[in-house]
Amino acid sequence: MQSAERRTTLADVAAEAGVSVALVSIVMRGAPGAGAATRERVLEVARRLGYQPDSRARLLRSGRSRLLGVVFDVRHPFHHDLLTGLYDAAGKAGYQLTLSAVTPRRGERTAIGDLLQDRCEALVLFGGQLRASELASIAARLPVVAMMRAARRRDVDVVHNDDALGSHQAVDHLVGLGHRRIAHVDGGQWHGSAERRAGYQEAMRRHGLAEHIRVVSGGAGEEDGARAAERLLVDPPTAVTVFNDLSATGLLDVLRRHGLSVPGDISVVGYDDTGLSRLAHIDLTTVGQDIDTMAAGAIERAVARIEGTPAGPREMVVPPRLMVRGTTGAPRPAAGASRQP
Amino acid sequence: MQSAERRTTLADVAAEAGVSVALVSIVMRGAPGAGAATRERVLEVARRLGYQPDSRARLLRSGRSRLLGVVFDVRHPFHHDLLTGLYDAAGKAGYQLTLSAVTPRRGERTAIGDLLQDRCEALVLFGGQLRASELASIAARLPVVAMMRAARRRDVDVVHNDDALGSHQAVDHLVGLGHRRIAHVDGGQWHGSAERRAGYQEAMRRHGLAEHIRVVSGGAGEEDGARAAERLLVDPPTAVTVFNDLSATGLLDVLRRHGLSVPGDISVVGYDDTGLSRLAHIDLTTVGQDIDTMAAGAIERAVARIEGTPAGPREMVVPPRLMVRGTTGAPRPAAGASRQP
DNA sequence: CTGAAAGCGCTAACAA
DNA sequence: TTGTTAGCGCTTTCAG
Repeated sequence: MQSAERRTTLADVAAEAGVSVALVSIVMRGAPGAGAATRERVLEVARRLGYQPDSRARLLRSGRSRLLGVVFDVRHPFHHDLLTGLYDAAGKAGYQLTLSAVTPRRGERTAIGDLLQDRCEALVLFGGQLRASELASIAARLPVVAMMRAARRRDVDVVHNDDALGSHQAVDHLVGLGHRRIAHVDGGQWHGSAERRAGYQEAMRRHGLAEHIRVVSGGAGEEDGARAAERLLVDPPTAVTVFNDLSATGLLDVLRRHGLSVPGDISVVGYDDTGLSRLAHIDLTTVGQDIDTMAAGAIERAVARIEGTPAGPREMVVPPRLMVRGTTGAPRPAAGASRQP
Repeated sequence: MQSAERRTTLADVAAEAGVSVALVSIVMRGAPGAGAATRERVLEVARRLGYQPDSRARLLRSGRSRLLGVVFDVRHPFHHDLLTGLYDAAGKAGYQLTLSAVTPRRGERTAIGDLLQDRCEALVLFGGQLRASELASIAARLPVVAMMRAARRRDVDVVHNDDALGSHQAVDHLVGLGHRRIAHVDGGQWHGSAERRAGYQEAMRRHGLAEHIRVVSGGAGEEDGARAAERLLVDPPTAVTVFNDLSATGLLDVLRRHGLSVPGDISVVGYDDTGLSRLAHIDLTTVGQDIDTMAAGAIERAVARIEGTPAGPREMVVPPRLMVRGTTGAPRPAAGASRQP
């Protein structure tokens, strides 16, 4: 199989079928304007010759690419689920996706550069660390939708989870179970951390538990949760809400190693509903982001900008949903204490 | 920002810089044949106008795309690591990657179809369920490299882990620790399961432990490992090698719930060295696949086929490497025996 | 060193 | 219903 074999083109099919290339083009893309018999014959020839349309030539000519560029990070557990939803939504809207990955050795800038060269009509960015000014200069050239990113700018659409609401749900659940001394392990500098922390504090105040507010600094990793647990152990609360699932598993581990039972002695709530939280022996109660809605929202925003239709609000906030599993339960009746609200 | 703003093209840059498009083309791709001064000026203008080359037009004209299509599955934990290595290797070989994802609602055929339209020069397929005949018909049109797939065919290059060797490493490690009664939980119908099982059996025989061979049927999921553990508990061996990490965690969980200590009472070895196995509270000894070597190998095979260079062997088998962590240790001296540690 | 001209494979007007 | 004619933005001879 030498590469000498030129690929079959429209012209080849046209010649073989004895018609013009224009007609074959019409038939190939199912456009109206071709006789049933001819159509049939052309299709047959195309199949026989193994004709494959050349998307580049096609897009080049038709001016538009109907391509949506997506930048995702191979390391992020979330991004893959998001891709699933994005493909669905894009397909429905009549757009195609082209993917560009960020890896430990391939930066966001490179990933975006590739997409720009592919003449995408809009960009969907997951997470990412780009400076606001860079984002702005890209957004000046084509619509950009940022998902799960802090960018609260006027030149970029933002689709993200309602982090504050998620924390509310977690706290409400714990309070409903009877907890009062509820701590929070935050996510440090990570996107969403500030919102989740604030949400926790607000919910605590709303329940009249301001005096029990206790924030321990953490991070996004397992070790961050473990470290936070050590600090919590000095005076354990009856429940903890944690920035994310991974950190929560680190915390769980340390808690158990120190002989605390979960949820007997202490309840734990994670965030994100990752596969990890669903593992039987972790079985973590967690706040799940509505990934499909977020994906659909992102595509809808992108398409709206491309087609210049509505230009609705720049920000789309999607409500999360609490997934109650095995790490939360009623607190043990406090020894000796009898404060009943 | 209306879409009326046409993108800047080579011609725009040429006009602005007062030179011909051909010259700009030369400068833009760093080809020889332009004066230093002109080059400088053209580059400056291009930057000022925000010129971005159009990869489609470029590739269309130059005949070749230098594009490698990659089909991966968003659900597979492995595939993302593989992508990292693939980007590196492809870049070094002067090729670009275009990604096409398989999702729960987007099949492999669709994913491949997109890539074919993009005029990739070769395909790299991760896993996948395509029938051999389909694979063959695709391979008839362009070089195909299959990774981690059973395809042992003459029309497709195959790059995969040496599963048998991995099992050998696991068993050797355990025997070295003093284990004799070593069981194996297999992966059912999954790719690699048969090889890993056979490798286990062979290694056991090699160590003169044929009488202790014990295979329990399992699968790739956590619940498969859990189920296997239940069966193993009837008469626990001192060590188990498991098809993959996920299954191993399910097994670990059940073992511990039944009061067995790991590695005190029983040692466990997983397979794949996924992120899961590295979590502090799982800390699973496991057989790691050499992902970077596999990725580099896949690209090297693909490029060789494209450029018609060597046409070496169709199959590339990469040795794995045992990652010793906390779930393996010396067996407890058998009751009645008198070996004191 | 630079420019003019000829397409790559396809689509979109228009004409027949 | 079908064919003709222009290009899309770029690279690539080939002259100057």
